[in-house]
Amino acid sequence: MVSLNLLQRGVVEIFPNNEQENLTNRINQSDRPLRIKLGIDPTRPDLHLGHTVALRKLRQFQDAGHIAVLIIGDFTAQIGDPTGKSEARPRLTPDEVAHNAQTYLEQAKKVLDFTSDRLELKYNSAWLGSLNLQDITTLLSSMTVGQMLAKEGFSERYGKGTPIYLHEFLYPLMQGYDSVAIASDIELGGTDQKFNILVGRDLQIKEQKQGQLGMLLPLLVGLDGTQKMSKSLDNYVGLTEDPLSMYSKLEKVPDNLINSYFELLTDVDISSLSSNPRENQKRLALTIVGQYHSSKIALQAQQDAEKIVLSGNTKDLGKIPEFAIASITFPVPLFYLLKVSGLCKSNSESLSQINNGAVRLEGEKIPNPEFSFNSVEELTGKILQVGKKKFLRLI
RNA sequence: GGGUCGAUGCCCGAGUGGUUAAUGGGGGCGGACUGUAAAUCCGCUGGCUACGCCUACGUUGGUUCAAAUCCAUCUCGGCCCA
Repeated sequence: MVSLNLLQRGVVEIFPNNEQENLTNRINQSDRPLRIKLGIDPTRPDLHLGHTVALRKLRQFQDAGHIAVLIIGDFTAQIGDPTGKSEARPRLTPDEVAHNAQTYLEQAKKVLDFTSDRLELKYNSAWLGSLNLQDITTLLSSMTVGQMLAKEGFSERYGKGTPIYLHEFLYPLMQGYDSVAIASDIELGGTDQKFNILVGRDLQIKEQKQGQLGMLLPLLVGLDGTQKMSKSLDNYVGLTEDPLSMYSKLEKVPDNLINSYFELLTDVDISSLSSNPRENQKRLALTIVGQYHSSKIALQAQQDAEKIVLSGNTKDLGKIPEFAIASITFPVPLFYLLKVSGLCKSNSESLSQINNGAVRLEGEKIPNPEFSFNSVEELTGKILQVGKKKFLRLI
């Protein structure tokens, strides 16, 4: 059985937290498993470690005997959560949403327990899609413009003169209505979700039900060390990434993030950490890659990463991404090869990387922008590399 | 609905008829250094199988030898009034 201690690991805030209402009471006074809500909007197809903070917490509740209610926000995704956004989000089509939802679930399986009966999967279009104008008016009348504008993000945008569209006001209410629809006892979310979760609690109470507790988790800071992890900022580690790139990213997380990564992304006892940051980075990378692949694969990734970076030796690597050069017509200029292989985004980028001395074949620097290859034999089996992080085996 | 201001490259932001992919900052990428990090220094940062060509300053059209810069139209937005 999971202890209350573990359930509180990494948690920033639980509200309310007073004599009458708090987590301990809620758990102890209930004669049934609690319903723990987590909503995810399938706005992008991939999950990253940032998403796993809440998912892992949800899993801990599952392991403690409670019921995870995972809400796929297929309806809300089409509105776009304005939280933390400096501008309105582009709206997604139903097809995109359906596709994203599918891949989300695949990935959520890596964290949540999908095999027990302690998981309920819900799509919020099931109830939100059938609200009529009257229902919506009732929802809207539960909040004032002042309350809405007090929400961070809105006030900021309003002050800065960036447009706020009316439908964005609907978002917190819809998320709140989800809580009513599934009768949640506790809702999990990032610290930026406080407002939305409170709306849910209010709506539940208005419906004469007990209001949910909110459990706020930190927003995982991304690899840049400052902004929250997100795909659009490209400071993320994706759940489906290959072991080597996962390892390479994690072994160099900024020093100031090491502890929080351990706390939020692993079960490692924080007091067992070394005083040497470099050691901790490696342990972190090893642990997390191990969680999502296997400890054996993680070790292999570690060895490969060390070979590449320390010795520049790209020989005898384990699995690294490959690129088939069969379809290329020779002679082929180096810059063109870099582009079609995906190592560089454009020919122009290729050229500047070559000029910068970033391009290597089998560890040999090629600084000549006009360099070209005459035959397949020159390339087959070799490793082409741009910078320290991007490399491909040519086959 | 009326008035007024505005729309520039990933972001912010100069530029107000004439070498030019377009000052500067941020971010990103790369190199050196290092702990594979941070800090620092240096370089790159529209696209194209490319010593040339193409596309770019919200849209469309116009004036001009010449426009991101002038005029008109439209679209979108901020603010004020109703």
